[in-house]
Amino acid sequence: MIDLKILREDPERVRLSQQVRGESVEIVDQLLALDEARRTAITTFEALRAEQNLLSKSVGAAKGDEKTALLASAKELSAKVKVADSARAEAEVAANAALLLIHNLISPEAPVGSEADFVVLEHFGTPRDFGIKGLEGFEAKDHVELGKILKAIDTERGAKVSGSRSYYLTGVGALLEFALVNYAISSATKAGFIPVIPPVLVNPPAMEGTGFLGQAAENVYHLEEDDYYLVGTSEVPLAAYHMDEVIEGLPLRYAGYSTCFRREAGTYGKDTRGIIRVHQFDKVEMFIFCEPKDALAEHQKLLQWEKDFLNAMEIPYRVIDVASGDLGASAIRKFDIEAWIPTQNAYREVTSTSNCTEFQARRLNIRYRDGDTTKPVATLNGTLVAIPRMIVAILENHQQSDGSVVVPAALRPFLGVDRLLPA
RNA sequence: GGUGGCGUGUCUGAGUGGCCUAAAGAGCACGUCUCGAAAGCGUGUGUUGGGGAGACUCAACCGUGGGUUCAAAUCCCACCGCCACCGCCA
Repeated sequence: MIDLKILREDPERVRLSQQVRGESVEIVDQLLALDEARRTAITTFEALRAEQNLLSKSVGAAKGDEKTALLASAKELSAKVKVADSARAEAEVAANAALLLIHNLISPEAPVGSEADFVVLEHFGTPRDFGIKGLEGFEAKDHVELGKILKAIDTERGAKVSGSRSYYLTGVGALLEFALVNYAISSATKAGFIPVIPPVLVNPPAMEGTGFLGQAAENVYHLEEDDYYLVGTSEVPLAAYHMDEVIEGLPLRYAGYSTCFRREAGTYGKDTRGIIRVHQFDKVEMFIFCEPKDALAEHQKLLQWEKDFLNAMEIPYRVIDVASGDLGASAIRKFDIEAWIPTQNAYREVTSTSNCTEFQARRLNIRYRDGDTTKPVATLNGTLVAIPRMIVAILENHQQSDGSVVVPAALRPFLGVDRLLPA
């Protein structure tokens, strides 16, 4: 949630942010009115309550007729307090509900527009020249085909057992996951991250606090019988880790390894082949709690760690600055890294890093000590490696004409081989 | 899954309807003493929200949510969590 003080003092800034995001602008003025009503209701209630507290005390001290008289007026006052209290509660619920609808105040540096209006910040590496007439002299196979040749990916049996968008990683496919995870965790640990294996089954407060129920609710698996959610990213349990705490020792950097579950509602027909878009995958996610003044710098660091990973995998990629309409509720700015996928002749998102400033921390009530007060921390997240898409990128970019795949040097110590051979 | 016990501030822990403005101790901070420190002594010591330029003031918070009452940490109900034992189990 945003800072109510900013809303009161500079509502125009909030309206503008909502507008470039393509979100409701009217809600801003509704919230202003609801906030005013809320404060009035609080004042009314508290005045009555203070009166009641005094009166109650005198009832305790009084005796006889005096007590009877006091009791009568106390009873009357009690009824008034009850009414004022429920009016206050209603006003607070309404104001809070409206407050939760407003998205984080966008960075003025984020490009304005919808999904297609991203800005390319930089390119790294050069895509190989596949095709008979190209430098490589052979047509690139896609990861599904390579996965079959290597006996690394089995989407057919995945579909048999778990439906569409499911898969088995087998043999070198499974080993590749372990190697990627081990490489990711070991480099994150060297960079000062605390490795974490979080729960992937979380309760409603954790889910709501992270802002996933409003924005992306349709993509979240909900276990109705137990009222638990399956997380779509370990960002959720990592953010909620310090829920309702005043934390010390900032910045705190965590690298969470977990399975991620996504319903992928509304993506019919998109990426139906292969393992680019799946319901379940494993991911190493970086998550940072820091003082708000350090958030910008931490965001750049996250981006750098993500680039380091892609560089180590020797995969061509570009960095994009995601446009205002495609940011998600919590982020003020977001950078995606898109890896080159030869058979799609396109760059595809493999990692993403967001600066959420204090937005999530306010909802989750995570603070730090600043002098003699407490203030909400800033939170940031970034993908270190999302396994299936990284496997796709590695297989397709490092394939050879015989269907074998050269293993990037950084991964060799973790995989034990230089090359994946047809099985 | 069953039975029993427990949930109070940074911690330990008292408090079974009004004297709770939550005792006491520990911790922490500051002061005093000291060459310096410890011990001792003194003072202070939560969070959130409303009002106020501010000193300040008012309200809420004793696991969570309801209820009873003029008045609830205290009584009632539900839920959650923790501990112990039994059963089952990777």
